[in-house]
Amino acid sequence: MSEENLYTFENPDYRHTYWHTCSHIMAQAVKRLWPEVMLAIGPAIDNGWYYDFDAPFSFTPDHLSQIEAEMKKICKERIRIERSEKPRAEALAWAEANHEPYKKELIEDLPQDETISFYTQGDFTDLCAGPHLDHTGRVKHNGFKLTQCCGAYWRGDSNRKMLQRIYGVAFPSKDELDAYLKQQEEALKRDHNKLGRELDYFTTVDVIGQGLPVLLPNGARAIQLLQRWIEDEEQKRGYILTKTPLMAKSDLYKISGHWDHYLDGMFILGDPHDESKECFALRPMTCPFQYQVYLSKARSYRDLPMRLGETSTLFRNEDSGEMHGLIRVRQFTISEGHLVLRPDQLEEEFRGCLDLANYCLDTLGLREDCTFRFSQWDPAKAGVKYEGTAEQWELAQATMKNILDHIGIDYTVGIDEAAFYGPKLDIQIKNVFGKEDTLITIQIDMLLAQKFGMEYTDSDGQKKTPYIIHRTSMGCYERTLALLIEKYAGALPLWLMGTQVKVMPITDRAHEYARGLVDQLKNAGIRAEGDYRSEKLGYKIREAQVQKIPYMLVVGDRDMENGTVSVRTRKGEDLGAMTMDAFLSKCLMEIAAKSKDL
RNA sequence: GCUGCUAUAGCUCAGUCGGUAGAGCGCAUCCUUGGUAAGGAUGAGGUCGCCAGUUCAAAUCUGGCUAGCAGCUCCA
Repeated sequence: MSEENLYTFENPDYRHTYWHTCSHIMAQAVKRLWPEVMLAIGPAIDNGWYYDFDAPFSFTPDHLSQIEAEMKKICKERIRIERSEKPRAEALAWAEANHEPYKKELIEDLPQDETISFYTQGDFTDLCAGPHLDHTGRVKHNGFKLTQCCGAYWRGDSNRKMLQRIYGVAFPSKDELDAYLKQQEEALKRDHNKLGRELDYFTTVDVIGQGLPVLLPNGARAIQLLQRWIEDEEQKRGYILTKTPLMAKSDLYKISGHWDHYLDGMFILGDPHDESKECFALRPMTCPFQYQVYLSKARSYRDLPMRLGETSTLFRNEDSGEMHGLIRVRQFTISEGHLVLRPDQLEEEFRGCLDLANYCLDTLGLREDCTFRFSQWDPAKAGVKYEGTAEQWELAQATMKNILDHIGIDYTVGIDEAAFYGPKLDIQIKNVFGKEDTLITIQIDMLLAQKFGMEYTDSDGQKKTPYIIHRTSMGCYERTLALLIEKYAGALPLWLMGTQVKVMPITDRAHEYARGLVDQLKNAGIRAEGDYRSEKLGYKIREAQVQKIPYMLVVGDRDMENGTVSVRTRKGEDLGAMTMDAFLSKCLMEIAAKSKDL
């Protein structure tokens, strides 16, 4: 960072400080307008800031406008911002005197020897570690916007009070703010939940229920193609195909531990508390089902690694507020797999899983949008959220860390993000709202094999317990489709499109010729349709364009005479007239290559 | 599950003070046969998400439910 960039948004620290000061200005504005509102916390975040308030009324867009207006005043007042420190007792007295119970709790939770700092700007003082800008005039009065308000639990704990959070964003100039807002607006146009419905990928129906999307022809086709592709790829990579039941008696889940950990999240058929009757549950995961394939015979060290793959539909009774388009649903299908291994095979097989995941991401064009998260347990929740001993966890995590370091990938560590049976490497991706989800996961499990009595006879004749890798290759089909729709703004790569080619006769005279072309395309395995309506060419083109149809074949008198098709792409390129053979081979080549160009 | 917002034609939306509904697009029919992003005319289509309540009268007000959206919490 050069000297002259120190106090610009180029510098992440400065940006952060700027936004943090914005949060104080916002809090000051709120306190001026409604002194009875109590303050919780107000940090800077990746793209702006928020502040949590406890107000006796609900904030509306009108309130936000009022707050913005007051903030502008505060900026123009150019109030000095000053840091001070108070001893613990005095700090608590301050919180008490100012009726700020949330601040009081924060102070109480600070270590006894911690310095307690405050920042004051005119009539407003806040408990805060800082740092801040030197005066409120540093914040451009027309460079910020309060973007939304919503509920948020105090301290992120769903058992505690829900406060009101106001989000804001700010830039050093109005132009930069406008550019940012414009960019946000553009991103939202890619929202798969809107676009996916408009472009007939999926829909939802009241009477079917929440989190149960109906895949329409375009969505169903894309998922079918992804599935065929992955199943074939896994076969090449030595996976054994399995097909296991979608439900089981409670007994199975009791062995695995899922019954104890996730009963509320399962769809139960029967009374789970009546021991005298059989009780079934739809499967929320594949693990214990696929293990039965391994258990169907005695296994030798020679059988390992055993790579089990299955296109697996799962059912999870998510809380009602959790569903989101195709990204978070109650029934979904994943490219599931379990690898049963000897310990000495762990690293190589883990690498193989990662290689397959990367291959999927590269092919789909999503790799550049993904980040890696090494999801670890939280020792404080041992025995509650996590099974196994500290030693087992340390070993599993050290092993995974070793492998990751050998591979040399960049990752962040997520504490308390592990599965109950082991650590994960999660491949994360953000949707258009900036919300991050797991697309692909690779997990090391040193616990479940033992629970299910899985073993193999080693070369020394001893019975041993294998390790297991749980993994997905391209993840959940619905979720991947959602991210593809967002990535490509609905214009999926040619090979995944429900309709790849639209043939458009210009006049009735060309209908027969067009039908012949459609047949020819279909016979070659291309998904083609003809548009025989008596509409003008421009109209047909517009409609195909809106539907993101990759290729439009325009045929009229000229083409009939010359035996050609006039090719237009959805990018708006006019490729001119060519023979059907030329178009066919071009198209087939692009499909076979899974080209992302169109 | 929590907070807030929302639900009117296939889609996007309008509907004032409570007096039983409108537009554009789409769809159908007809005219038009037009060479790369919307040709014209006519017509059909709605128990105003569902169930209660208030009222002489409810799309409109109240409550409950269902579904959708954003965020929080959760995510094997």
